[in-house]
Amino acid sequence: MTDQPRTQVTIYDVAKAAGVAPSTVSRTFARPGRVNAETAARIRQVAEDIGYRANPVGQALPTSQTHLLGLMISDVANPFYSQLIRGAQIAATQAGYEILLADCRESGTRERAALERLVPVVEGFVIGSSRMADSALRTIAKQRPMVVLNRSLRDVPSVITDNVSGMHAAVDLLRELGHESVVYVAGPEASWADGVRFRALRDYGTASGLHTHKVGPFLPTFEGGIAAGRVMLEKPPTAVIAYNDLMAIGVMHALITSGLKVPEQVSIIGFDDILTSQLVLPTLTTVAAPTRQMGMTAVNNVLAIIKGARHGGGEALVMPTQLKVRGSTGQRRRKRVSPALGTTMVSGSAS
Amino acid sequence: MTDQPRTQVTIYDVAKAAGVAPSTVSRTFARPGRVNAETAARIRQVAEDIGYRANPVGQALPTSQTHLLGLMISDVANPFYSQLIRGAQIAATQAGYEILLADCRESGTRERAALERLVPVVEGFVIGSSRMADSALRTIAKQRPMVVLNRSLRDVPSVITDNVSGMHAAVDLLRELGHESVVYVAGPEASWADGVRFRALRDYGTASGLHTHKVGPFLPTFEGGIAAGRVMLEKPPTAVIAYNDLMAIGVMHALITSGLKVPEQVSIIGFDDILTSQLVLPTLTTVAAPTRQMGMTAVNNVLAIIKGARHGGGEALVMPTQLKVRGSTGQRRRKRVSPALGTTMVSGSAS
DNA sequence: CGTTGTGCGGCAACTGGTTGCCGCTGGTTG
DNA sequence: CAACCAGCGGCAACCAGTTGCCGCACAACG
Repeated sequence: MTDQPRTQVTIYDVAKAAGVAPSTVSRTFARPGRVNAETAARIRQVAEDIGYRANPVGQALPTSQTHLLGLMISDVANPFYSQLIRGAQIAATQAGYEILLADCRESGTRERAALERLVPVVEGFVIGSSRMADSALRTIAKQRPMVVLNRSLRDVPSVITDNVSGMHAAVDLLRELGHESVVYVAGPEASWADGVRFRALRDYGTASGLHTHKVGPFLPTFEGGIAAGRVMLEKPPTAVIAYNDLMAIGVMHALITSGLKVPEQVSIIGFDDILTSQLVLPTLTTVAAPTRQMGMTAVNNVLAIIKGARHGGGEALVMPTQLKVRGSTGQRRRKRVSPALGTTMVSGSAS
Repeated sequence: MTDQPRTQVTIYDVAKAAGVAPSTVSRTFARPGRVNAETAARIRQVAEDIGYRANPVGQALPTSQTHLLGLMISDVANPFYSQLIRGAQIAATQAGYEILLADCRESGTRERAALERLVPVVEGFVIGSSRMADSALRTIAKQRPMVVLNRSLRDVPSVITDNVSGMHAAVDLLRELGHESVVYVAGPEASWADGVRFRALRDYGTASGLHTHKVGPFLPTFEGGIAAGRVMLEKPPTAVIAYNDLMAIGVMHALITSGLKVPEQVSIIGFDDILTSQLVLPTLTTVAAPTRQMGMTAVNNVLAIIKGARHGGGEALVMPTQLKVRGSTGQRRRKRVSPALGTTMVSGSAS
């Protein structure tokens, strides 16, 4: 019911009302302890009474602390990023920062433009994924603190998942289930993670007696998976590991609609553990990454660097992965259908 | 290889280098035409040479144009918002604005806190979904231009989907397929859309000879759908319409794992057309909302209001819906399996 | 009693732009 | 030839804070 204070309440208004200088008001909020406790209390009271709220823009100009962080994502629609965004969001809010989301829609050009635009506004960057070349990315990193996810970039701190262990667990599972060969469905060649995953599979597979074969590259999407699945139909494999869940689901889709049974005839494993993996039938076995944790960790690290921490010379922070065994993997060549929820596709034999 | 300009290049540097006053430099960029074409060209050249980049914070202080827009979402992990975020992002970027993403994680308290924090920073808000009471939301709307999605709020412009037509199309489809009754799986009671959808179903269903029945409310999630599906198992319906896709998929999951066949025995329809709906098998028939379009429209409307457009007195902008017929709906009681991709579950008869 | 130290508030400059107003210049008009 | 006007550049105030430095007042110390 009070009439709207059409013009903003500033520290000058507070100063006048409290009978002190503006600088004292400023220090009351920005330099706790610098102002006499009694004076400070009085100023706070007056500030509250007349409805003072600090203007972040005014603060940002002299201090260049905008309390804004840029988060670069190559595709918001990709469910992989959901938890990452949320994690970043949570960590940022806790520290009094806000997230400026940029989606480059898989375009390096757009990404570069967005980063350039954001540089003067944000205090730091979290690069969820990047379509830019290392050198270009490093140029930005020179201008603002930056943490990169799932990519290894010299002199730039990064947070990555333990793809190797994850792949080992996947190989172990397939071996336990009696599989002797596996097809790897490759994602984008430019992807750093794709290379790591494939090499881990090939090396450990060979050592474990699992024959590996690679198809691709394909787009890291559902459609890419469908395409890969079609390619495989000529000579259906008994086990498939895909670059990510979306592709794994695409492969599964293609194989099932062609009459193959998952997991009875083909076992499928993905990477990431996106939400959708639990929604499809059969549910997808996958190497889960702690994406929310990663988002939080990345933000906390940028913030630490902003606050002046010497970052550990570009060493990557490795986050553990976890194999989630679900319905899309099964014993090779056996009639018995066993594992978890959702494997049963209820074929005619049931009735 | 140039040494890093440790300190920012300002209009004062440009002015000095070009031999003009800072105000002239400022006008060169901010008031095209106000400065003599030749002078302007020279200044631009000098600016480029010494690497001048306008500092948005400096611009924001006197003009209070931060070029930032707040986007409030109740859950980033919900795929429904993916396209909305992207649409908002695209429209914002085109207009030279950036999106500040806030995820309140389904909490009205967090939402309020986030909005309060953002008010002084952003020029306007797009409320993707809100857990706040109308009055609280209106308080914020008084302070900044705001557009609300999928909610009707007096005196606040909104963008909503044409739920009624969508529901009519769904009912028509079920009637064509020979269905005589349908169960509606309700979402949160607080949801404005839920009420609209159910009433549209009941009214038009009755008129079309489709018997309707309601279960719920349930959580608007996959888990909520599973719960609803379990409830239905006692007396399985022949057709189900769920509040949203996530729930529809949950219902489908529950029914299929209990041995029911979709769409042979039960037809299922969702709302929203999230990405996942195309990934599950059978693929989900759903009432699609143009979520990306809505995101763009909402942003463009806020921008229009910011630019001084009289907004049309709180009239809602209604976006068309479209029924996407996929694999989860089928003829009632017939053996033949017909429609789109993914309906074929390939029972034994095929071989 | 004089000196030194400390706590604390104020002055004024600074952050990087924007803009109202003034005045100079050169051309047009009566 | 005087008067007027349009074009255009500069001065200085302003946006909302922060902060280095100064000086005052009072206490402690030699």
